[in-house]
This record gives sequence, structure tokens and C-alpha cells, in this order.
Amino acid sequence: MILSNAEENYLKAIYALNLLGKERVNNQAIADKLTINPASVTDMVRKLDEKKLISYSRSEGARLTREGLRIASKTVRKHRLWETFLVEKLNFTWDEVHDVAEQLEHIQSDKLLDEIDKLLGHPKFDPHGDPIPDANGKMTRIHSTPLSEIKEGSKVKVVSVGDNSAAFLRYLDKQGISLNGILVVKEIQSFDQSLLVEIKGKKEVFLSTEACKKIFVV
Amino acid sequence: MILSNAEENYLKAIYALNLLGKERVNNQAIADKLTINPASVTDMVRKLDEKKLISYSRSEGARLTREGLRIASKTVRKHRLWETFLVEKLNFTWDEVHDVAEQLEHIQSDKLLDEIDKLLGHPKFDPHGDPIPDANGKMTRIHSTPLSEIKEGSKVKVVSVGDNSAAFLRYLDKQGISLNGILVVKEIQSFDQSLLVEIKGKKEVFLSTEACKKIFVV
DNA sequence: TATCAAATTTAGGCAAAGCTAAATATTTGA
DNA sequence: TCAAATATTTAGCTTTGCCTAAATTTGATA
Repeated sequence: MILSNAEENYLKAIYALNLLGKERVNNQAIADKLTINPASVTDMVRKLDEKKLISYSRSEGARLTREGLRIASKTVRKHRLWETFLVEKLNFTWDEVHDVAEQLEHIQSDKLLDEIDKLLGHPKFDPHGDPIPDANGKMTRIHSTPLSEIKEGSKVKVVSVGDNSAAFLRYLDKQGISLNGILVVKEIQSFDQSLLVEIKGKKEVFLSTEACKKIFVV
Repeated sequence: MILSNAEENYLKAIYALNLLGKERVNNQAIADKLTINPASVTDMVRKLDEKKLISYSRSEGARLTREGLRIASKTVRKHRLWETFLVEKLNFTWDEVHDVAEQLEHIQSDKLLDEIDKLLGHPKFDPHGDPIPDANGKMTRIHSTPLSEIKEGSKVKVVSVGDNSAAFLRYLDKQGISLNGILVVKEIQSFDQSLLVEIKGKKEVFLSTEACKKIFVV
């Protein structure tokens, strides 16, 4: 079954919301995720239900079926493999890849996907530290913690970021924060919970509370 | 200006027909090229005219404007660079690339295009021997001849093929004909103009008249 | 339990890009 | 030159995927 880009995007949105803990997803959440009108979601959700890619009921919301899950995780796999490819092979920076990958993830070619995966050596994580689902949809989960919850004095490693927007990633670049970078939490400011962190002996920077919630560390 | 895939495909079609000699292109020809209904072409041609990507008049047909030409040749450039990339870097065969490139050519990212071009070493020809327009739309033209017009006894080199369909390319593979391959025309069959050709001292094969019209040699 | 807010659906619309069938133009060639 | 063939356009319809505005349903709470 060949799906439209829009259909794939809905499945991806439901998949992402599922991973955030929600077993069942309501229309409003999908609408917010995709920044479209809830009324539009009603229609599409009905269509996806008819195609048996999700099961939907007014009371319980939407849940991916086995087939819906397969397609959603494949789309995420494509997105993250393309991002990795762009960074590893084509000199893109991590703040440049998202929008292009949003387009590339809809290209239909199993061979293309397999060959990119092979070329990259079957990577497990993308340039933002997000796990890449394998061909069966399985992925390596890392039990990371938002930097905002780390105790003063701790030394941690950045393993992923919770916001792939160019704006946020460029902010991290400017602050000197990168994937696998080592941080030491020097001070937690009592008045706003913002952090003073030391970056691998190089320098110290202040990070806003909001930023710290989106930096995941171990 | 961001164009839809459909708009890009129309421009590409007009561009291709232009290269076949027609300065002006009529709706019927566009409809045939894209296998859509002429009535649909009327609408789109009007739209492209309004956007100043073509100039259209009922009597003279369609002609690309400077901007239309720029976009069309960029789209062709993308298509051919992707085809080359797939063959050179991702183990695709020449009969597997067309359909995927039809999708990839619509990805919007100048950086992506430039990096692919750089990675490939600024290739001048794609896997079918078609010239790749440079960033200014210029391309190397080779004055080739269809094999169907070659005299008996001549020794020639295959430089391009005029049909990128998987069916035709696989036929050529089976016959042992590849780009840059050397052929000797042994006999022209008088009753149907089909050819007996020798492939670089290896073997002799018969080629149909139709096939010979689509094999270009020097 | 009555009410208010939030979520959902309905109804009606729009733009894109295609279609068919019928009406018009235009060419061509007998 | 006139009729047949070819090309183009019009009119009206379809699907997709979105929209707004106005119900309606649900759920939380006072």
C-alpha cells in the first residue's frame, strides 16, 4: 500500500506521541503535533482507521495497528538514516538536516534505504542522538535524564537533544554543547533553576531552564 | 518561488521537447509526454504563464521564459545527478535509477545538490549517457548518431541511450550492450533494417530496428 | 448534579491537479 | 474551398487535504 506524505506524517505523529508514553492519542494532540486544525484530524483519522493503519474510537483516541506501526517506524527510520547520511557523507551540520530529511523520508525505495544504511555501517543513532529503528522497528533505548534533573557537582555526558530545530541546535553550538560532550554541573541557580555548567574543562556557560529540559545526559 | 512537483514536471517536459528541436511546444505534445489529458494541460499552461515561467499563446504554443528554463534545467540537473549518485555510490544498476530519481529530483535543498555534485566529482554525464546541466544550465553536447543510421562495417562506441525504461535497459544488458561499449556493424538485414552487430570481439547479436534507433553512438 | 471548558464533529468551502464529454478552433488535404 | 481530422478549450466533476464556524459531546468541578 502506497501512502501519501500526509498519511505518513500522521502515522509518524501518532508514533512519536506513543513513545512519549501515551498508549492512546487524542485528536487534539495530533493536531498540535502537526500544527493543523483538529477538524482536519477528524477526517484523516477516520481515513487511517478505514485503511486499518490505526484503530480509532472517540472515547479512546487513536492507536497504531501493527501495520501502522510498521509504516511509522519505517518512516522514522528513513528520516534518521537520511539525517545521519547528510551529516556523515555530505558535510551537513546537525541544525541543517531536519527540514531536508522531512522531504527525503517520503522517498519510496527499499533499495535506497538499505544501501544508505549499509553505506553508513548500520548506525544506531542519528546526529541528534535519537535511536534509529532497525528494519524490524526495534531500536536501542538509552535511559537518559534531562540535564535539568541533574544534581549539582555531577559530571555527565550529552547523549541526545529533545529539540531538533535549527534555532535550538545553533544555540547549543554557540554554547559549545555537542553530542557526547562532557559537562559538569557547577551551580544550580536557586532563583530560576538555570544551570552553570562547565564544558569539558574548557569553559563555563549558563544554560536556561528550558534548554536544560531538552538536553539529555547520562 | 517554490513550485509543486506537478509544475516542475511540466517545465521539465517542455524543456525536453525543446531539446528535441521544437522551439514552441503545443499542449498535445505536453499531454503525450506526461501522459495526462490535454484538457488538464490547458489549465496548467495558463497557470505557468501567469507565473511567468512560460509564455503561452494558442497559436504559438508554450515557450520557457528565462526563469522557467532555469528551473527546468535545475530539475534535470537534479534528476541526473541523483541517478549518477545511485549508480556510483549506492550500487544501483542503470535500469533501477529512473523512478527513484523522479522522486528525488523534487527535493528542495541547494546544499544537498551541491554536495552530491561535489561528492561525485562534478560529473558531466549520467548513467544513460545523458549530459548533466551545470549550475548555469549549460551542458556538454555530444554529436552522436542513432545506431540505425550507421553503415555496415563501421566500428562505433555507445555513448547514450534514448530510452531510460527498465524494460529497454534490461534488454540491452541481456544483449551485452553497455555505455562506452564498442560495436561493429556486421550486417544490415535488407528485409527489415535490423542489425547484426559484434560486441567488442565477444559475441554477435541481432538488434531490432526499434532498438537501434534508441542506441546512440559515435 | 448542573455548568463550564475542552475536545470532537459536522457542514460548508477552497485550491490543486487531475478527469470526461462536449463545444470550438485550426489545419490539412482532397 | 470545404470537409475531415486534429488540437484546444470549456464546463462540470472528483479526490486530497486542508480551512473556519458552528454544533455537539464529554468530562471535570463546584
